[in-house]
Amino acid sequence: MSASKRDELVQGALRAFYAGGFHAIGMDRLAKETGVSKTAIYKHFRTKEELILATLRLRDEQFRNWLYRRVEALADNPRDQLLAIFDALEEWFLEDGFKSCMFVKASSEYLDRDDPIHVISAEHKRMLRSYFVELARRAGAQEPDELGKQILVIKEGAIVLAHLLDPAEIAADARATARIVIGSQFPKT
Amino acid sequence: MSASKRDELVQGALRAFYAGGFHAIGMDRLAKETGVSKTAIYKHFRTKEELILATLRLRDEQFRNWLYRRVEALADNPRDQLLAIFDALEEWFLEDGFKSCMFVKASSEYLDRDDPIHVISAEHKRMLRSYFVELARRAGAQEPDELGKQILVIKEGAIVLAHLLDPAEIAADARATARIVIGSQFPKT
DNA sequence: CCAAACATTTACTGATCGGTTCACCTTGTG
DNA sequence: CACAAGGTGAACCGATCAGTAAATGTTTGG
Repeated sequence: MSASKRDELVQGALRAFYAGGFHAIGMDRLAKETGVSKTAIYKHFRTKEELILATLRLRDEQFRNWLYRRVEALADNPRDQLLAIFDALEEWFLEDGFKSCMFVKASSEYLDRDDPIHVISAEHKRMLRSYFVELARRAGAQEPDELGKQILVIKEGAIVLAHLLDPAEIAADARATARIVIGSQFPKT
Repeated sequence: MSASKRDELVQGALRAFYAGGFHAIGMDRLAKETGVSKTAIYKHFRTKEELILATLRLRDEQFRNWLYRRVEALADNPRDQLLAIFDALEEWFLEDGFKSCMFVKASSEYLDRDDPIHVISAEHKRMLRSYFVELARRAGAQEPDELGKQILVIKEGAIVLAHLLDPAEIAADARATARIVIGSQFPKT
């Protein structure tokens, strides 16, 4: 299988798993939907779990890249960028086919804390947290560590709720929450 | 099947689904773990989905009852109770066998917005939101609707993250976030 | 032009899926 | 005692699960 064919497979698997769930999508259906034969799939991935891990790695890269770029495009200074996170999220929530966070779903199906799928999901969240903390630091927040962690909590709540309730309303709620905690880090002296 | 036997079944199914996931737990295993024969299960529930819905209804009642009582025990006025939500959550996070929110997991496996399982999960979140809004109103918040919705966002983020990262740390982050948004509703005149 | 190398389809494995059927066993009640 | 009611375990259904093997192209190199 060529490298590009492998990419197609992982990308197709990502789409299928995201839309349908990990247990719910079998390998036969995956082969049919991606156009890659089951034999070929097992040439590159020894187990379904390995394929899932590859899709999660791709998703991590995709999502963080998208978020970083989108935030940079929406605001030009760190403090506004902290708030712009939630404008970017709203765009995502309103996209066709939005179905919550891939990593929340993964850790919902693979519940054990030392399951590799769970571990990689936790790592994704830690990387986002580092990014938020760094933004808070560059913005000159009084306690960048605290602010970054608070932004992460708000962001995760927003994603989960956007999947269950009204996405636009939840995005507004999250943005309002973020605005308050960001404001609290910059006392009007 | 006696009514108590039925309760045992639903309670046992709740435990099994919570610990293992909905797709991952089959009906044979469920029969073995609950001590109720498959035949008897299908006497009371026509499909697995109906059993899942029954467990979710039980979980909704259990969880909200627990939260309401715990919050009342931890604080004696509405404003402190809003913050006490997060003390109660921390207790839950630190329990053995904590594995995130049953409804988040349910909606992670049954992704369609009009799937009955998804619908009942959304309803659970709406009821919690009503409770938070009512607490905010009784506390005399300037905008109880906004505050209640913000508390919900923080609470959902906390639960999801507590399952992935350090539960005690996440509880502290959520509590700090809540303290700020609550404080913003009571200007020091 | 032929053969080695690779990819694809098809068929298969044993296990498990949700759900049904059946023969049996234990109750409490008349 | 007889007889339902309510339960059991086990066998069974067709479908699907993750994963494998073999046969059949299709490409490539000498």
